[in-house]
Order: sequence, then C-alpha cells, then structure tokens
Amino acid sequence: MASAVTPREEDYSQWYLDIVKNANLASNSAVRGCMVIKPYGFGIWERMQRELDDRFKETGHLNAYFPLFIPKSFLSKEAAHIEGFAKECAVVTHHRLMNDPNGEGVIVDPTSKLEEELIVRPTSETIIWNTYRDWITSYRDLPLLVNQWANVVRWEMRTRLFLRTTEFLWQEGHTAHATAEEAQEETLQMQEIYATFAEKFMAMPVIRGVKTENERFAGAVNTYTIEALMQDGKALQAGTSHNLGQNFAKAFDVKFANENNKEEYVWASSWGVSTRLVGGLIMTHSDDEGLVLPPKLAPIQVMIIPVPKPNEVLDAKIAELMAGLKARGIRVGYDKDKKKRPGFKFAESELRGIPVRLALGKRDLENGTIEVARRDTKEKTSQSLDGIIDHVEQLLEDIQNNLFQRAINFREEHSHSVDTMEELQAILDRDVPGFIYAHWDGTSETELKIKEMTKATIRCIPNDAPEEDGKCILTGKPSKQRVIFAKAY
RNA sequence: CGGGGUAUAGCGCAGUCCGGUUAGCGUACCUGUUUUGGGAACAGGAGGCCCCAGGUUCGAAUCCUGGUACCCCGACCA
Repeated sequence: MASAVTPREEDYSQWYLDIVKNANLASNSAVRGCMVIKPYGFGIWERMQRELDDRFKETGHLNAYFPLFIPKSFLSKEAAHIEGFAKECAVVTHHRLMNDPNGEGVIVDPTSKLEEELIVRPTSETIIWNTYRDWITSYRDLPLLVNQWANVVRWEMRTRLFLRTTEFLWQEGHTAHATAEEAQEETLQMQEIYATFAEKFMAMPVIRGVKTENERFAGAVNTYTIEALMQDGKALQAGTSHNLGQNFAKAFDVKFANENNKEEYVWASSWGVSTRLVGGLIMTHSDDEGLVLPPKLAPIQVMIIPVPKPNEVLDAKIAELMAGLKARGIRVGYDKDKKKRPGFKFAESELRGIPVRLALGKRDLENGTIEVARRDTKEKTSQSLDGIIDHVEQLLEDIQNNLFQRAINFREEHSHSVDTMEELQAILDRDVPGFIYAHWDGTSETELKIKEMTKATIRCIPNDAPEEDGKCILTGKPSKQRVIFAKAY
C-alpha cells in the first residue's frame, strides 16, 4: 500500500513530516504549535533523558523543580534577558472562568484579573535566581549545581514538530559558583557532556564552538554551542551552555560571603537541551524508508518477526531467544500479530527505525538459522542460531558506529572553506549547502550584513579552530581564524 | 506577524466553480474463506456535527460573512 514516505529529494520538509507522523513519533494537537508526543516518540526522549540525567548526576548535579509561572516583574530585572524573550511569552492574566451570561459556553470572569500577571516560563533563570538569593549566603553554599526537567513555552511565529514547538520539553541546568573561572569550567564541562552525548548516543557529530554576540543567549556573557549538520545541509543548534557571568546575580542580588567574609556576587552558568534533539536525530540518520535510530537510543533495538506467523514452535524458540537477548540488556520486541504478514512487518519495522530485525521461520528451524537484517545498510544475512546473541550484540555496536561514521562522512563532504562572498553565495545556492568556513572580521555589523545578503548566520566560532591569518570575506579586514557560516533551523 | 494554500470516515483524497436522491473513492478497521520467507486475494460489514458559528434559500459539503486550525514561503527563535 506504500503509505510510506515522501523521498527527501522530492520534498525534504514533507519527508521529515512523514517520518514523524508515520513512525508514530508525534502529531499536531488541537493547540496551536503544540504537539502530542506519542508513546514511541516519547520513548526516544525518555532514553535521551536517562542518559543525560546519568551524566548530570555523575558530575555532581541534583534535580529540583521550580514553578511553571514567573511573576512578570521578575522578567524585567535583567535587561538583555527581557529583550530576548519579551516577544514570545504566554501571559496569564486571569484565574477564573464563568458561564457566559449571554448564552452557552464559558468566558473569562473579568473580576478574576490578577494583580500581577504571570508569565509561563520561556526559561527559568529569573525564578531560579530569585530563589537562589535565599539559598546562597556563604562560599560554603557553592558551587550550587541544580538541574530541572521541565516544559517551557515560547510563543514562536512558526513551529515544526520537535524542531520548534510552542511548548517543548527540556532540561535546564542552573549553577552558581564562587569564581568566574569555576563558572567558565562548568560551562565548558556541560558543553562537552552534550557533545559527547550527541556523538556517542545519538551518533550525531557536532561542532563545539562559541556563539557570536548576535547569537548569544539573552543575558549571557558567552554562549557555547554544539552544532550539527542535517541532511539538507542546514545547521541545527543542538544544545547550548551559557556562561552568565554575574548578570543574574546582580539582577537578583545574589551575594555570598567569601573566606575573608567579604561579600561578592555569585558567578553563574545555565545550559539546556530540548526535545529538538529528537528532530536532530531524525534528520541525521533517517532515509526514504523511514526512521533510522541509533541502537543506544532505540526504544526497541531488535524486533523479532515470526514467519509466516506465530505458532507454538516458533513462540517457544523466540521466547528463548528473547530471554537470551534481554539477559544482555538488549531491548527486544516480538511482533506476534496474527493478521499481518511478514512483508508488512518488515516494512513497518523499517519505518520505525528498529536497528536489527530477526526473522524466524520453519525453514530456519530446520537449518538452525535465522535471518538478520540491519536497518542502517538494509543488509540481510542468514546466521546460525548458535551464537546469535553474540552476533546481535556485536551488530548493534556496529550499527551505532556505522551511523556515526556515515554522519561524519556526510559532514566532511558538506564542509567547505571559502575566501570570498561569491564563493560563500555559490555554496549557499547549492541544494545541500552545509558548513562553510570563512574569515570574519569579528564585528556584529559584518555578521548582520552577511546575514541580510545571504540568509546565512555564523553558527559558531569553533573551539578548536586553528589560528590562521586571513581577511574577512566581506570587509577584507584581518581575521585570525575561520568561523562557520550556514543556513540554520 | 505578513503573503499563499488547505480543512469532507483513523489516514490520503474526489465532489465545491455551476446548490437538488441515501456524500463517494483508496487505504486502514471488523467478520469469514483461501493464503502466508518483502506491504495478500475475494466476499460481506461497520464507520461522517462535510472544521466551527451565523446568514441566504423550498433546499447548503457546495453560495455569503465571521472565526479557528494546519501546511508552504518570509521575518523571529532552541
């Protein structure tokens, strides 16, 4: 029936949408810009959460929870912060409904107007720093390393499932330190945790870098980022870690007594990744057959399909197989639907991105074999049932590595170095533009002008960019290193 | 928020211009039979506030007014 997926070549954004919908990851909801994350999609997010949470805990962070609502006045305390978020805030003005006296339905009770409006958090710096004032009095209270898993709301003009939704799920870490150096170390540590997670678990290679002033988080001294390249040659900001300096400490008057009993403002960081990562995951690996998931994040790593359908003999053998796989910590499913035929199940398991598919039938039982199919390469082999557990375990690792390598190769093929505006434009005009390394004179003015001319932005100044004398592609002024330009999500 | 498009069964669509029996097709769903190693075939069946609210009309999925949602392209952003 081929309800399948629009090919990427034909319409990339339709392809993305088809995958999200057909693989049952999420759907649009009755609420503008807000999505329903379905169980299978949420399962991927849960795996991400678990892995990240472990790494946060390993590095000394503890989870806490702060309110969804922020008093309006809080948001105005840090000037750059309010400027960054003012235009996309949901505001609660009333707290009661009533029956419409003129007819059916309910209306907002005008007598229930709030004294001070509440903002639905777009991010929690303000409410958290207002709280930290009470938590921090001495250098012995520092560092304070807190994370929260939460939903936030940003009233964006245009939304896309997972990549940009009005409400989204994320984690936000908020830390307080005694010195600028410690805050900087923390900021870089978290960037590295994000980068490692992206590469080792999502198999999504990222560039570690720092944002230019234009792209910096509202209220930060510096924003560190991990930038990934999607299959359509556009960049995705996959995670950010901000050095907040003393900006929020000053705005919320958070001071501590140092060892010499001298009062000082606290130094801060904040960092976050969101359900956007799921979108990045899709656009990094998936193909025209559907979703492709790296084994480490796949809710189901191995799907076993009985051929042609379940029966007592197959059930018994498969139960044994499943027990063996589960004993190795492998997440395994058994498609025991009696109505659907194997071909249908094969296609479905591909659409859902399940890394390994095992098909077992009468012929296999006679020969002592099993059919093993890997999702990344679509390769199918017949394997001996002896040692199949080891084989699958190894295969999952191979797939994880192969996906990463493939994504790296793609990024290499779509990374370019240019020295003139013409070259920059020529690359950007391609169907799949990619990352473009170029010299820049370091001014916001130049960056904005290039953005205006080409729609490309500076994604980051790579952390490991080699020093190299050059001339800004726009102004010809001297530059010490190349930065990355790209079109971005 | 500006421009363009769309809204009819779970999903994908036709019908709307030019109002007129019981609103149709594909697929999915239910039942049965035959099938079954790459998306089965046949037969029977169930499923609709035709986006919402008003209006015009003897009569509205169809015409008019207003609203809402989604998609695409911009500007804004994780």
